Amino acid sequence: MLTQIDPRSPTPLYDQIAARIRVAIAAGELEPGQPLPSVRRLAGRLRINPATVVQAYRVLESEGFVEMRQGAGTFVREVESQRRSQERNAEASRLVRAMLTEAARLGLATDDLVTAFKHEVGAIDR
Amino acid sequence: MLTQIDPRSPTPLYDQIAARIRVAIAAGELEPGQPLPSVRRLAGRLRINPATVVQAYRVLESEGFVEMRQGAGTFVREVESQRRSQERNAEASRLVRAMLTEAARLGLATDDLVTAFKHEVGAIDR
Amino acid sequence: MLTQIDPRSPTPLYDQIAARIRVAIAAGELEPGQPLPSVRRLAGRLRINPATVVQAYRVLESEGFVEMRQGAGTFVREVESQRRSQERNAEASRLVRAMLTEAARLGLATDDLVTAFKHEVGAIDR
Amino acid sequence: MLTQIDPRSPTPLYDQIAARIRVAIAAGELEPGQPLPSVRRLAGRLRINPATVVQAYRVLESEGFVEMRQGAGTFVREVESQRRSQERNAEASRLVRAMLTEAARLGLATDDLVTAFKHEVGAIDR
DNA sequence: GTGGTCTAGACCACG
DNA sequence: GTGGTCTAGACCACC
Repeated sequence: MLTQIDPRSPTPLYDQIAARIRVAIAAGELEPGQPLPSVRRLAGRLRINPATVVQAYRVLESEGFVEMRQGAGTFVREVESQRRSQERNAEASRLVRAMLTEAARLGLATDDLVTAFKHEVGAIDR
Repeated sequence: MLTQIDPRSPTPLYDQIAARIRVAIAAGELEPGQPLPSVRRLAGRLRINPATVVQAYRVLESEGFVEMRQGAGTFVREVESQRRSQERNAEASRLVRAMLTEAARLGLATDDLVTAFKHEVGAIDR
Repeated sequence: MLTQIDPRSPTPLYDQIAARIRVAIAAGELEPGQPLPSVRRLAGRLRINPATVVQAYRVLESEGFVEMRQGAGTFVREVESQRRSQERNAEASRLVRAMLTEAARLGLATDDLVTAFKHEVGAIDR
Repeated sequence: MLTQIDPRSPTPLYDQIAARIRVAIAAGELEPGQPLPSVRRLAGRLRINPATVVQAYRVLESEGFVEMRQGAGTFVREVESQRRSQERNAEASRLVRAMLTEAARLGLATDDLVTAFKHEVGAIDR
């Protein structure tokens, strides 16, 4: 956990870190009150600049996922109750539609996406 | 064809252009030997700077998709059919992965996406 | 090192820069992980436009020799030792072929070159 | 003969053609009075623009190697007696020295050049 | 007409 | 500070 980042990816390092932690919290992998690795420790493990980790943690803090306490560390906050499922579906649909539009612009067939989707979801999730 | 780019997208213009052409070649829409629009012409059509088109074409050339000839123009190169389908899959996967990342950022579960995907694709395609 | 370019040469500036660095990497002069001079710094030193250095670095990146990281710098990538020697040979062959072409243009026989080569190399090296 | 040109080479097409013919004449492959292929014929064979062949022939004409006669064709001219061997050697040495300088600038060892030279001359000439 | 190169200078995101 | 992108405009060589 928290050991895979790709410096060559177009997604910023701090974004990759934040995304990973966000998901971990959402999935209950990290529970409220639990401490995140210290900035220096995580930076050392990932062999990146500590400032980058700080940036990631700050993003998570501004989103309400974690709380940074001076001298103590960074801790997972109590997350608001899940968005209502209707809302979640709407959000998911928005994302899918955006992808379909982009694919159409590129001239990709829907079948190509279906294949890729199955492949990626299979590889990432179950 | 080749007329839709989005200047507000985080994807660089030259990348959008290159991606579109890559797919067109992979799909056989553009056949070997066929000329691409001239740098100035495409730049004019897209209302962007010629240098940006050059950058897109150069990327495609370094990837072996096209060949730029002094004073003659830019032409589609022979690409193995195997690589063509690979390229389509790669492009589709890129899109899906981008969506999954964004979803993770929003804290959406993969299941939400699967549901939305089925729903949207069902509405569009089958 | 990295300070000699000839603006009057028919070889583009970015190509001269890229070639020099390619050889340096192939020769092990520049080791994996080592940072290249920053774009602005090298541009300043060579008294050329930063964009030209960027172009050189981009070529090297697309060839897999270096890695450019946002906000961090440009770094030498791990290159298989086999490829390193290949690269040296390729670069040397390029030079020799250029000379042979020029010689043919002048109507010189290969024997004239062989003689001259032995003479000059003898004087310089062994 | 006269069937090998490389559109991707940095050397212009007309230069490749002219160089090839120059050598052929110098080597006595093409003798004085002998006709060159017609512009259209050669252009067809090489699958290039006739204007490019014309340009090549014109270069050769301005150098005194051939003579273009309206409606008749292009013919090999009587070539001046060979430059004195001393002069030839000087010219060859100049080329070799230029190459060595360039190689030094790139950081290539003389041995690399020796190897490449043997390889290229072997492949091209004997 | 075509692409190839280079400059000058702007603005942005990242570490 | 770093690289990334884009513009505007110049000049050149080639077809």
